[in-house]
Amino acid sequence: MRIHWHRRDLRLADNLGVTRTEGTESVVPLFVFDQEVLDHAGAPRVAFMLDALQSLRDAYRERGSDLLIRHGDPRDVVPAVAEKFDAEAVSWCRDYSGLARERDAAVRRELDEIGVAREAVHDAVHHEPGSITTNAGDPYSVFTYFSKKWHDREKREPVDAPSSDDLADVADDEPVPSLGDLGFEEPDAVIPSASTEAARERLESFCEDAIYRYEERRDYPADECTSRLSSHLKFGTIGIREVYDTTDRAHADAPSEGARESVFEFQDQLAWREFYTQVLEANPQVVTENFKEYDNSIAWRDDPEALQAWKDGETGYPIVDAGMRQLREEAFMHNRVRMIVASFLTKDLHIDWREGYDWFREKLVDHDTANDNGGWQWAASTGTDAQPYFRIFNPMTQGERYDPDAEYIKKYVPELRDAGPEIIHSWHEASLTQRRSAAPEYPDPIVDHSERREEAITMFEMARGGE
DNA sequence: CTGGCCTTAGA
DNA sequence: CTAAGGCCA
Repeated sequence: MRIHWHRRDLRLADNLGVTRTEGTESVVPLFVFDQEVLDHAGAPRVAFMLDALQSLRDAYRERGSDLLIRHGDPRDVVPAVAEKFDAEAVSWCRDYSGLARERDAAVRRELDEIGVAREAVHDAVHHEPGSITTNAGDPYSVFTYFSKKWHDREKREPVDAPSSDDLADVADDEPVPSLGDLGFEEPDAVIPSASTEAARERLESFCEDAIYRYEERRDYPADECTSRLSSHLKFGTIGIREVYDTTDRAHADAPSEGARESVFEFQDQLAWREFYTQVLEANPQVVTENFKEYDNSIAWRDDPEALQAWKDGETGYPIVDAGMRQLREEAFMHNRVRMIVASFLTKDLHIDWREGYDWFREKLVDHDTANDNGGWQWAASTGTDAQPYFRIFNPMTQGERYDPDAEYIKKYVPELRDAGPEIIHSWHEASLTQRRSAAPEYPDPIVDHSERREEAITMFEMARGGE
């Protein structure tokens, strides 16, 4: 009898923690609601997780078993469940973020004390942190070189879901709690389905078609040709081996060399995910500290009004506002737009990236410490492989380039629906009269980009030790 | 030790 | 044209 403690691996198929190739012990699956984790979570993300949990429980029940649901501190609950079932071992899939590592180490100590074997299984990434290093043996802090080695490495094949023979005949009457039970209000955003079936449908349909346009069109938010698998990868409702394997088959079936390259480009995004996982594992302090050290501290502004306008999507920069409103409405934002709004917060509003990271953590279903922190620090020029501080996104140019017909902007900013793309993409230099006649309800720009850009460069030159 | 390459661009 | 810095050969 082995307890498998589910955390961010809410699936049965392609789960290296649940399915073991050796041994015939039966598995008792467990999930623990940990208040410390819930304290750091937002309602959209918890709503998705609860749906994933219900699906996971259904899958176990279909196989004549059940998912045990408990509430409390895992360092008490996990050993208690192990003792109750007289388990020989407890397994879980490794989570590489700092908070999880501290928690898991504490659980490990408790289990050692009562003499229960435990195994932390490498499952969430293809290549575990520390396994891809520079030729000098150090963790990479530049993506390009990491990526080359990541692609060259052999990838493991997916494993099957366990059969009912592998699962313990248990039943549990503790229900999956509601959002309200956990102290959250119902989110305004519509939350997508979190089942493994839903993840597979997304993956399959993405790999039939959009993946072949991915390289060319992924930066155009109106196209919606990204995979939208991020939330499923965050909660492990689909396995990373299954994702890679399916893209590899799309690679084999690609109709042209360009289509093959496009599949490779998508796989490169999977490599980014593993790059940031190993950055966080090697540098757990980046959650709160700049990765890149400047001589002096960066003089971020304390500007609550500007921060609120950014959160509300009321900055008067159309592409920024569209992104921030998509975040509220869908608990999701297109990746290109994430970079634009992050650049705007840090380089135009001069607000600390941590404020933006906190807002994303609260609002995004797919929030992942490693990826979000990596992305924010990249945009803020404080991270690994960071955007140089003097290379600052121009929000108008970005909008014009990646949303030329303002299709994405109009979808999320109804005040601009009757305005033409020309005035939308030159909103910052249009006259007051032009703005009022084109879109009377849409705000004027809250800052002057070219002014703020110069000030941002000065702010970073000071931080670098300039006069 | 050092030159060259490469960055999810902008002015 | 600008221009920082990790990594490699």
